[in-house]
Amino acid sequence: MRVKMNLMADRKRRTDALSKEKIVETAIEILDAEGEKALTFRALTTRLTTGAGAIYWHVANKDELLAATTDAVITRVLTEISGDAEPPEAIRELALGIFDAIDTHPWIGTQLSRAPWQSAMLGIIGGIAEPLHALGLPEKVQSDCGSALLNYILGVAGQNAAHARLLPAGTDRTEFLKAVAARWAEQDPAKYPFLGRVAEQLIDHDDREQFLVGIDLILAGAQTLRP
Amino acid sequence: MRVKMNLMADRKRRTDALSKEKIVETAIEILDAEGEKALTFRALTTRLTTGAGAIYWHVANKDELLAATTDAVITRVLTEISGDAEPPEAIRELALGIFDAIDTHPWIGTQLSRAPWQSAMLGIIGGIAEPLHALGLPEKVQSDCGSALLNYILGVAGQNAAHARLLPAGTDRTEFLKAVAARWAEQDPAKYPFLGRVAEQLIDHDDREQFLVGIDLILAGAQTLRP
DNA sequence: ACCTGAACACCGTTCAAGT
DNA sequence: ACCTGAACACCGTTCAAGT
Repeated sequence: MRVKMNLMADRKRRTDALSKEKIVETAIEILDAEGEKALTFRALTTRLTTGAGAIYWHVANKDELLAATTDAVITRVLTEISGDAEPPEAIRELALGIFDAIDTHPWIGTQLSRAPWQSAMLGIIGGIAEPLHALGLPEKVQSDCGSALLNYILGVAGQNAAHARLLPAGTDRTEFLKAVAARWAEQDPAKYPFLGRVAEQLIDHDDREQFLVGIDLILAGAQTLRP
Repeated sequence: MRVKMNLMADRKRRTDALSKEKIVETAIEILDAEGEKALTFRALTTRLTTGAGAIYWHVANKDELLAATTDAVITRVLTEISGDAEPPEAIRELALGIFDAIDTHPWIGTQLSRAPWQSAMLGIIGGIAEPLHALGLPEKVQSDCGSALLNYILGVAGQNAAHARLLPAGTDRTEFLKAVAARWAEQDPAKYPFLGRVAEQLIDHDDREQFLVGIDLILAGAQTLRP
């Protein structure tokens, strides 16, 4: 099979022939470098020097392409996780892995929020369910806790993707947060009495650390329900 | 000011003159009835029997229009909440209010995940921060717990919106979930050892109830950190 | 089997022109 | 001040035609 393909490639195709993998990799490069809006079939065709139809030969449509890019990145994250960690730590490792992946590929957050039931999601669900089972909590608590963890992670993912979309590509993060806090300060303090404090917290908090605390809150809450 | 406007309206404008409110209401109707994809400027112009430019006179662009629709619905939810509930119950009421709003207007979930810092988000943040403060937890715990609650709620919101997008407009919900579970069953059990059980839970669980349990898990976790 | 690229339908947005 | 609607730029997708 592999031999036959190589023969064909040698005879009349350029060695860098198109493939789904190559298309997906190029799509990831565009998404990382220029953002979600920049990924168009025209951008792909020029980068790959082909026609639109060539891409459609390997990929059904844009949704499938986006799902494939997300799968590729998430699969990488999941395989990089050691897997020899103890149950509660394993969940933290998984969550942090996804968090960091979204930090470097913010568009994943949009994808995960948009297309559930894609195979990337299966890996995440499995990565949560397995160590959760090892904790020996009642079945119902396992289910509720797993659902909470998944939704929380997806929520953070979506928000981080939204932030990246708003940042004019290379703006200073704290600069941006200060601008947000300033806009909040203009709001009616009577209407939103606690906005001032929240704005302060917004500026000097560690996203990654707070993300982990959220995971721990949910896990601690689940321990509360242990009979 | 109001008198002057009425005079103008009486003289030479039809009584159903265009306004931002009218545009927003029509947009909400389209979104509710036909889904996110159906909301185009062309659909709006035919429904409102005007030209595209007329809409752009009242609304800067599509993003602003979508933000305005979300604001309108969320504001309604927030004002409908009694507000005389005790701290932990107040948070549950707010969360359930948002959950139900997304159930009837699924597109809100997409919007909340896409455009943070819009004014709808301010109301939600305030609605969480205020009762949380009343619980008398340490400041850091308040901040972390508030962040976790917000991200969890937004995560559920985004997922529910995604589900609604996938459901072919009126499909039976359990039918759909069974289809998902069936697709999961086809996966490699060695690769995803816990998918079978998760699929079972998927079918016979109460979304709304599980959503609330998630809120309670986070709140219980926060109580754990009380000194 | 795989690729090319023109063509199609559709979208958000603009703008000169009207009232 | 507010509205009209043709026009523009751009998008995802299709498909007859090539190799």
